[in-house]
Amino acid sequence: MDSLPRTQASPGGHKILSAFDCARCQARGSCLPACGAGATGVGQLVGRRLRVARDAPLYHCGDAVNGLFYAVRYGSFKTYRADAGGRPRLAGFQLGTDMLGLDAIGLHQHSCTVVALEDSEVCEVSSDSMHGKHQHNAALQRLFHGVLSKEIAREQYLAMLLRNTRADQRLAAFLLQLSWRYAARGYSASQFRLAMSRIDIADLLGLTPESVSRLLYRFKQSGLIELSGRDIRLHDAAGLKAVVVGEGDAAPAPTSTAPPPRGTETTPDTGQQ
Amino acid sequence: MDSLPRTQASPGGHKILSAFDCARCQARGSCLPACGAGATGVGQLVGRRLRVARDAPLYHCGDAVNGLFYAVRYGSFKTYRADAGGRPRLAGFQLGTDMLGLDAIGLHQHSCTVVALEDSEVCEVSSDSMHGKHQHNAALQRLFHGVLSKEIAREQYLAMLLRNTRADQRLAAFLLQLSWRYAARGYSASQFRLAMSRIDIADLLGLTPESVSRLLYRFKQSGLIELSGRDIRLHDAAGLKAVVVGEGDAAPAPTSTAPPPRGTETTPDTGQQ
DNA sequence: CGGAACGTTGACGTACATCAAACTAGGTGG
DNA sequence: CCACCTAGTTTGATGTACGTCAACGTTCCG
Repeated sequence: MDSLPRTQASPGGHKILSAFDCARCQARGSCLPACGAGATGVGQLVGRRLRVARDAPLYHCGDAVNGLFYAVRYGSFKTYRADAGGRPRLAGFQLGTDMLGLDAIGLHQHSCTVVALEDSEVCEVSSDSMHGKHQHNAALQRLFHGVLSKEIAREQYLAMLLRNTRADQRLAAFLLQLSWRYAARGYSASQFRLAMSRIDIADLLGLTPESVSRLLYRFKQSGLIELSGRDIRLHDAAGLKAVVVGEGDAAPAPTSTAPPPRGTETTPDTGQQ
Repeated sequence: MDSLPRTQASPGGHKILSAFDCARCQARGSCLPACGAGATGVGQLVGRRLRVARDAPLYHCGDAVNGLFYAVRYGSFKTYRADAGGRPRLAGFQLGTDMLGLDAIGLHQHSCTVVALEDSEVCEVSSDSMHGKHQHNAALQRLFHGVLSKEIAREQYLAMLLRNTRADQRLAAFLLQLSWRYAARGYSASQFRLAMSRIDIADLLGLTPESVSRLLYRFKQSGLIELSGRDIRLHDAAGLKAVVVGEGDAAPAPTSTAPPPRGTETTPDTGQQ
């Protein structure tokens, strides 16, 4: 890849914490061992915890995989991936309980670079053990397959979002999805602080920071959101959803008589952007 | 979803063929049981084969899943999925040995609609049996996890492709990928017949049929391809790759002195569009 | 043979990128 | 604590890739 922010200490330069039992983790309800850590024995899956400093990479594109993937314990990450021209582009954000490295399970080296957006911690999980010593745990297998499958659906959703949609639709969808994801983790759905820069958002959505800035301003003018810096408050989730669907405030003009709104429901919380 | 081509006989209206042993399938080398059907016991996985007529759906968005997914035995399919506005959009093409329904393994109902592009046949695989009676087959588990993981990587690649790229980059990447996929299946990499319409291509790439038509014409003028109707021949794969990377014939003008081409390699055959 | 999809070609408009410049905030060193 | 500096953010002016609309040609199938 071209010029990734290979800033801090290379892979392995994280603070390594002792082994850990998922049964005692506060995120156990919404993480991999969702169906009950004790019963499934997921607790034994987690090898180590790694602490990753802000802007430091968890792993790099090209690094060896070693049969591991990761669950975000707290903090947040961004994932870079080479685009058609070989230049690195943002491929997604990962919040607490999201998984990292699922796309590399069959491979020998990572195909993307993961960088912490803030001081964060991840749990190391052995994918080898999933078809190794844990292969007889049917509940765990089912759970794991579900996690992989959901990841596929997530990526499909993102690919969907990035196609024919206008810029305002993308941004509105992004904000709503963030809101859902925070809500699913027990935080406020209507008020949060963006962990990522406008540049990162623009990169993810296939836009320029200038466009993002202008669109946020327009949303603010329309009364859909309120924001100062990276603190954001969603005032009118329904209005944002209308933007996503394609109605909404297409023109900066006020509420014109819109054609009959379409009935179909918007996409479900298919997570991780 | 809105108005999918619910044309022919509803789900279940396919011709059902008898059970089948993968060991005797000619595609066994490149399908799920790639590591040797006998050894892994994949042969027992496949329940039935279904024959699906051209334009007929294999399953619909909303249909019950029943713990099954599918491997394309011959023919080809297209996958529709609801976009942000609830309207159906093309999400991908599947050729022989590709998998269908992997994204629904954890779910109770399908989130996309699959339609045959031509008379085709699929093999039914039980995902339940993967964490059921086959859970002790470590080689098979590993293989299955690899398939799921690769699917994630594929979707990530597609999402990547559809973002900041220009229309010509997308189309060139699409053609090259088709070429790779045909080659991987033992067909000619440089000459094939498109199973899908321009409309379908446009829909997949987030373009209009008009744009696709104009771009194909431009590629033809540049000597990159040769085409009549749906028959296409790739003359200059390197030239197409240059287009993908961002150099190539940006202007319809002939070979102008281009700035030094970038060194990085293009994306690997990460398959299924 | 007729009709309906599909495909091509042209003229035109617009959403968003690009370029450029000013403003703001966070971090660092004096 | 303030000066400074860089990275991030905002705002404006301008250009262009690609969508839209419209008309015509072509293929395919009943």
